Order: sequence, then structure tokens, then C-alpha cells
Amino acid sequence: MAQKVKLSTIAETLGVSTATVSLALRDSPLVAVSTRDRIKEQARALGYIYNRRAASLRTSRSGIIGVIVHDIMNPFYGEILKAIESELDRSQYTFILSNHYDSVEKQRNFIETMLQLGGDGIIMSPAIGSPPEDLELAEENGMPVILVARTIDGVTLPGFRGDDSYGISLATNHLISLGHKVIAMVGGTDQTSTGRDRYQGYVNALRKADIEVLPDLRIPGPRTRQGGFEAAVHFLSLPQKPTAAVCWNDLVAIGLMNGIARAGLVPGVDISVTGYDDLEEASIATPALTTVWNGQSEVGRLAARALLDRLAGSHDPDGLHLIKPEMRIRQSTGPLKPRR
Amino acid sequence: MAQKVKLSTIAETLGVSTATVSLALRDSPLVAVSTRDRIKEQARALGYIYNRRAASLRTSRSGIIGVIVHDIMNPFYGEILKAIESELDRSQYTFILSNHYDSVEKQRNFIETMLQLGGDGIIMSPAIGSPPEDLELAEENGMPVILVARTIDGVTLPGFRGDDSYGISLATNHLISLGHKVIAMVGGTDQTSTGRDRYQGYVNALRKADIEVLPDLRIPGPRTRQGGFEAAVHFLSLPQKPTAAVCWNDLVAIGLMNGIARAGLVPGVDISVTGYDDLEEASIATPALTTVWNGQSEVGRLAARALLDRLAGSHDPDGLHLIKPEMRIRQSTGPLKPRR
DNA sequence: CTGAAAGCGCTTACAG
DNA sequence: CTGAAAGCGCTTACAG
Repeated sequence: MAQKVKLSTIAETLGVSTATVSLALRDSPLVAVSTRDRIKEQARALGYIYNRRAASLRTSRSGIIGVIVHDIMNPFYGEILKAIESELDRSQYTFILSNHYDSVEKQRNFIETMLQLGGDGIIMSPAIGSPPEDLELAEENGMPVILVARTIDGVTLPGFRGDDSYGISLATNHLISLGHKVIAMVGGTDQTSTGRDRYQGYVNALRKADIEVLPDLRIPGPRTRQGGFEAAVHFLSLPQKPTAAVCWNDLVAIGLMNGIARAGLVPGVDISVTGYDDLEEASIATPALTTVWNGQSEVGRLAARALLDRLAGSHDPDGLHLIKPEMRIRQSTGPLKPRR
Repeated sequence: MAQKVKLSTIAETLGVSTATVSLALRDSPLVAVSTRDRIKEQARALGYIYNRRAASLRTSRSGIIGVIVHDIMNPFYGEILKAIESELDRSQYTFILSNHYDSVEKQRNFIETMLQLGGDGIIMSPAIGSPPEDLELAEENGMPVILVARTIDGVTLPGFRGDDSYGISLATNHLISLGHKVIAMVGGTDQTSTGRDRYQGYVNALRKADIEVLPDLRIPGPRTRQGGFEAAVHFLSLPQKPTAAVCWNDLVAIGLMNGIARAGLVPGVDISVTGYDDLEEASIATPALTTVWNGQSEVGRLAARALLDRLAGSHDPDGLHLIKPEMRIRQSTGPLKPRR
């Protein structure tokens, strides 16, 4: 590579000052149009590459936004990311993506890296057990934080997620209305607000229908396709013989249905299964999955908007914004059959 | 936020020079241990945040590695990314992830952004139709590029991917050995090297077995679960009545199996289906998918290593490194049945 | 409309 | 083992 071309190279070859070049390249109205055109033309001809580090050091804005979630390979987060990406795409921000896999340490590392890079803001789905101090560290150093999908007790940052308790009650009520009485809940964990809310929504719906809540009918843990698949054995061997399962999410539901099918039963006929999220693949599962839309696209879009607004100076009210989930009835649920 | 703490703040409060602080924080042996400890302690106490932009401006190394692929939500790329991530995790690099969705423009933007940020290197799966100049732009500016999953004609950068032609012939031969003679190929595109290689591998395997190659048996296009699902209608209405399908990848195969099941046929019994990639979900599909392992984890690991080596100064030979695919026989393929 | 100069916060020879 | 000083490549008052 040849000699590095910088602002001053352009300035010298054109006999103007670096100040003029700097202004011209950023389309400042202070520079005469003819000068600007000459400068831009020269920049192109020389193959000039703008040095964002230098600019950022001077202005203390980096144009970088950090996004960290549990796992970008999980389509639930993937759909949120896609919405964030398309919202940020129109702006001039570059975004840095990362997984924390629920490691508080990885998350802290990420926040620190963003701080070191002078990141302008962070959108995050906090790791299980995130200490509020870690998030405050960002805010205290002038880097705003927006929460998605999960919230943390004792933290009042702006947050966007679905109304889990309400959403899971939609699924549970749907099964109850089909005549099911022995309904298991498969997957999830009490360690997240989401996990607690969904279990609570399930419990509430059963109680309201005067159905006894049996702790054994809860199979906690699974959160992936693989987890749901493996839980099928446990599910099918429950002595109470559940006729339906409210699953933690679509992935668990799809895995569970595969496991049920392997055992020779027909999901949607012998056993009713509901998912949660309404991922793109829910509708093409076999059978097509009855599930609850969890507003991923809205969560991502609103979070990105909120951050952009905040960076533009406006200060929206903090606190939680709940997206209202919606029921999507398909073929994985059906009326209660006579005892199996 | 209080007054910004910088190197000089630490230096002043301790009565030493910034040079000493800088060296101490980076564990230079030039600094006395006692001095170093005092400095580190003070940095912690003051809540010092290292300014990477300033350092990077000075050293012209940023510690940033860019990774761009077609779509991180596609599990095939997800698995590659995971391998890259775990390899890079041990190093001190931050990585910036992005999708190009096969838009050459998005890809060029990404390369330019990396250049502006002073990125140390890029790992990429190039967009369809990538002009060699775009990749050369990076190299010319001192930013090394490593290719994964796809390569580009006329570009001699180091590249890592599976041996597609060989791999697809494994799948095709497996079906032939089960007695199938009317074998369709579902998905993929001629616009990528991968697409051309896989089709060629399929054609070669058929020819070698003296089976006529019928162009109508190729259903190009699908690359996703949704695409495979939708292709089922076309597949099932082919006048030649294929008894087996060699699919572009696992996602297409899973989608196709779902579509076949919807039509009342049993994949693995009525119609044999092979996938490609051996994603994590291949083994839990129903039926478990017969497929070809495409070495995602190896591709990611080796690419990351190659870049790290290059950044450390060693200059590995350029050119293509092919990973040898392996057959994974499961339940989605079976012996030819009497005519359906 | 344009230029001269200071400064963002580091690191790196260089000197002692 | 430590310090004084220059410089990375920008942007921003300030002056004209």
C-alpha cells in the first residue's frame, strides 16, 4: 500500500487548509460549492479513507452502537436483531453484535469494550443475574442503555418486551377451551423475569379455570429445540398423563413435537402443543404450530427507535414498555380425545 | 458523569509521567513492580476507562476484526460464526458482525466502515457477484481478508470451505445405492461457486451410475426452510415422479420433508430426502435427516486461526483450503419402494 | 468563504 | 526504572 492519504494530503495537493477539506467532505454549507466539488473529486481520486478513530477522538462520538443478547443463533433473538438492524440501517451507525450466553462476565467485557471504543449506546438483553452496577457503569459513562426481551429488577432503564404473563395465559386458555385439563408446562427457568412471568401466567390461567396446579407438571429447563426434543421422554412418562403442553417457546414446542412423533404419537391429535414467539418457522412446522406472537419485530424496532431518539437528544420516559402478544391458532392443538 | 479520567489524571494524582502510567497499565517490564501496582490500583480507584480510539490512532492497530456473511440467522453461518467466536475469544480482538444479504453494496459499505475504523482484518463469505476490486480494496489498505464458505473466481485470498462437488456426490451415491433412479435436486443457485459445484457433483454421480440427467429434475432457488416447504408442491407434481431428493442444504430438506408430510406422504419411506451441512437440528428432525457434514466448525476455526496467524506476522500460503465432507446416514432415506 | 492553531488521549522513541 | 515531548489524523472555535 502506498503512502497513506489523509486530510492534509488532499489539502496540500489542492492548496487549501485541512479545515476546509474537513468541512467540504461533510457537506458543510460554509464551503463554496465549487471548492467542495474539487475537494470531493480529489478525495476520490486519491483513494482517501476517512479515519473515524481520529474524528471520534476529537468529537467523542463514535457512531458505534453495541447490541448484545443471549445468543444470536436463537431465531427469537435473530428476529429482534433483524428489526434493530433494519431500523438502524437508515442511520449512520455501525453496530457491533455479541453473545453473552448468560455469562455476566462476558457481558461486562462487552460493556467495557464498548466504553473503550467510545460506543454511543447499547441495546441489550441482559444476562441472567446481571448486577445493576454493570448496566449503571455504562450510563454513568454517558453510554445510554436500552433493554430488550428481558428486564432486571431494580433497574429503571427503558425496556421493551412482550407481556409474558398475559401471553402465556392466552395459550393456556386456548387449551382449556379445547377441553384439556392435564396441561404440562415445558421449559423455561425461574432465573429470568420472563421465566417467572410465564409460569405465573400459566398458573393463573389454570386457577381461574378451577384446574388444580400440579408442580410435577412443570418440566423446567428446556429452551431450545434440542431441549424440547429430549424433554419428550420425561413428558410422556408423567404419571398424570398430560394431554397438552404449554411450551416455553416455539423451539421447545417444535422439539417436543418431534420427540412425540418419534414415540409414535401424533402431535395436534394425540397431544396438543403450544409454542411461544411465533417464529417464522412456526407456521411451516409439521403440524403447523399453534403459538403466541411475542412481538419480536416490534421489540427490536421500538428499542432501536428509542436509542436513536435518545442519541438525538430527546429523553423519552424510562421504564418498561410491554408489547401485547397475540394468539395464533394452527394445527398443533386440537380437542381433548378420550383417554389415551 | 464526573470529570473524565484519563492517563494524565492518574499520572498527576500519583506524581508520575503519563509514559510510566501507559507502560504500567500494559504490564511492561520496564516499570518497577511497586510503581505498577500503585498505578493499577489508582486506575481502578478512579474508574479509569482505557480509550482505545486514542491508542489506536497512535498505534494504527484497532483490535477489531470484521466478520460478514450472507445472513447470521441462517444456522449454517451461525455455526461458522460460533467457531470463529470461540477461536477469537482467547485473543484480545473484538469482532464486528454483519449481514450482507448478498447485496454487494452492503458488503462494500461494511468493508469501508472497517477501513475507517482501522479494522485489523476481515473474515467474510462474499456476496454473490462480489467484484474482486472490493476485496482488493481491503488488502491494499493493509487489512487482510480471509474467505469462508464461498470463494470468488479470480481472487486468490486464503479461503476455507467444504468440498461441495465431492460432498454432494456422497449424498447422491447413497440414494443410488438404495435403488433410487429418479432423483431430483432441490434448491441452490448457479450464481455461487457452491451452487455450481453442488449441481456438478450431483450430475457427475448420476452419470457415473449411468442414470440420465433430466434438467427438469432440478428445482433451483430454495435455500431456506420456507423455500423447501414451498418447493414440495412443485416436487410432488413432477411428471417423472422422483422417489428421492438431494437437497441444497438441511434447511431446504427439512422444509421439503414438512411439505411432503403435509401432502400425506412419509419422508424417509415414500420419498427419500438428503440434506447438506449436518446442522445441529438435522439429527432431531422427524425423520432424523440423512445428510452430509460440511465442516462448519472447521471452516470457522481454521479461518480464525489463519487470520490470527497473519496478524501475528506469519504469512500462510494463500489459496483455497477444502474441508472433506462426511456422510451422515439417518432415517430420511430408505430403499426404493415399488412405484407410488 | 477560508486558514492557522489547538487539542482529543493515547504511545513511542529518546534521553537520562 | 522514569520523564519530557512529539505525533497519530481529525474537528472546532476563532480570526479574518
